[in-house]
Parts: sequence; C-alpha cells; structure tokens
Amino acid sequence: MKRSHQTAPRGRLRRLRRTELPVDTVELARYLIGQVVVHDVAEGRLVGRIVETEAYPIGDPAGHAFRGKTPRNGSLFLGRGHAYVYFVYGSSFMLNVTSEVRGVGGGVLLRALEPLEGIDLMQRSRAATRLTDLARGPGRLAEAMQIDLTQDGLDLRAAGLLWLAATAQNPGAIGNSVRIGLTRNVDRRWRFYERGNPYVSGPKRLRE
DNA sequence: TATGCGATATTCT
DNA sequence: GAATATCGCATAG
Repeated sequence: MKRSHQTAPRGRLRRLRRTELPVDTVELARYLIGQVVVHDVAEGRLVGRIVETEAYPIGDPAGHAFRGKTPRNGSLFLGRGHAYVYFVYGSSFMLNVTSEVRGVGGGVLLRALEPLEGIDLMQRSRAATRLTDLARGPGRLAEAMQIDLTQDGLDLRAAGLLWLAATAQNPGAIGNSVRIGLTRNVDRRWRFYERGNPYVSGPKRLRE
C-alpha cells in the first residue's frame, strides 16, 4: 500500500533562529526535513518544503570542506545557518545549509523541495515541467528557487531575501539511505527524506 | 520504472 | 587531462 501524502498548510511562516539549528551536521540534515525554504524575488515569493537532504559532516572525504578552505568552498566555513552555493557538471547549482561552528567546514545539501508557493514562477524558471519534477533533485531545486552564486554566503537567519522557516506541521516518517552521486565514502547513510513523499528524488527504492 | 549516455564548465591533479 | 554532491532524453521491458 502506498503511503498517503499530505500537503503542508499555508500558515504564517516563522523564521528559524540560529539557536534552533542543531550544531551537528547529520542532526541538522534530519532536522531540516519538513522545514521550509523561502526566497523573496522581484516577481514574488518562492516557498518550498524540504523533503530530502544529505549531510557532509566534518572529516567526510566526499565533502567539499575535506581538503580545506578554497575560494570555491569558503562559505562552508561561515558557521551554521549560511548558504553555500556551488556549480557542478557545467549545468547545475547546488544549495547547501552550513552546519558547523565558524571556521569549521560542514554542510547539508538540499536535494528536493515540495513546492508550496510561487509555483507559477517556478514553472516559468523550469520551462513548465510537471509539478512533481519542479524541485525534485538538487539542480532542479536551485533552478526553481532562482538560486545561483549570488546567494553564496548569505546568512539564512538574517532578515534577508533567502531564509529558512518552520512549519506548523510535523513531517511524516523520515527515512535514511546512502547518498547519491558519490564515489568516496559511499557507505554512510547520510541522506534523509520524508518517506513516500512524491517530491523526493532518486529511484523508487530510495524513496520508500 | 530503470538504465544508459551525452552535454556542459569549473576545479583540481 | 580527469573528476564532478546532475539533468534530460532515449530506449527497453
């Protein structure tokens, strides 16, 4: 039997304070499931509920911070609650939430969102793909939310245009699995997702 | 549904 | 040169 899926209510959005974010990277990855990302752009407000994340903690060879600070990954070291955005594969931006204390590199990759508001704007950015494919996958997520290097290093807690918010509704059951698209440290189960949610990326066995 | 492949640009060896 | 925290399209079952 397929698990039924509930859409989060459109209540008032409450900005998350930095002190609400767990300090540990893996804990933060789990915590962010069910929370909301908001990007206020000129045309309106883009809102998506986080349904899939991956942790890249301290000492992880697959993490960008593993080899130390470089011009590219500098934002990872800003302390928890900042945006780290980078460009890969010649085509995709990736949005991460930094997760450790200032000076230490660590982050959580946001892999998929359930679109809640500004869906028409997202469809314009993504050339009108199906609703379930709008922000399913990290590259699609960034495109739908209009994320690029402009947002790299932003403080997601400050009164800015890109921010994290709490939802009134608790998330459903949270599953975990190995991370997607890696070649190093592949065995760690540091991917988290809301089980059965149709907006989660990956093959079927990684969504159940 | 799942698998496979090419495209693409930046970073690092 | 090689690798890359991917996507979209094609094809097969």
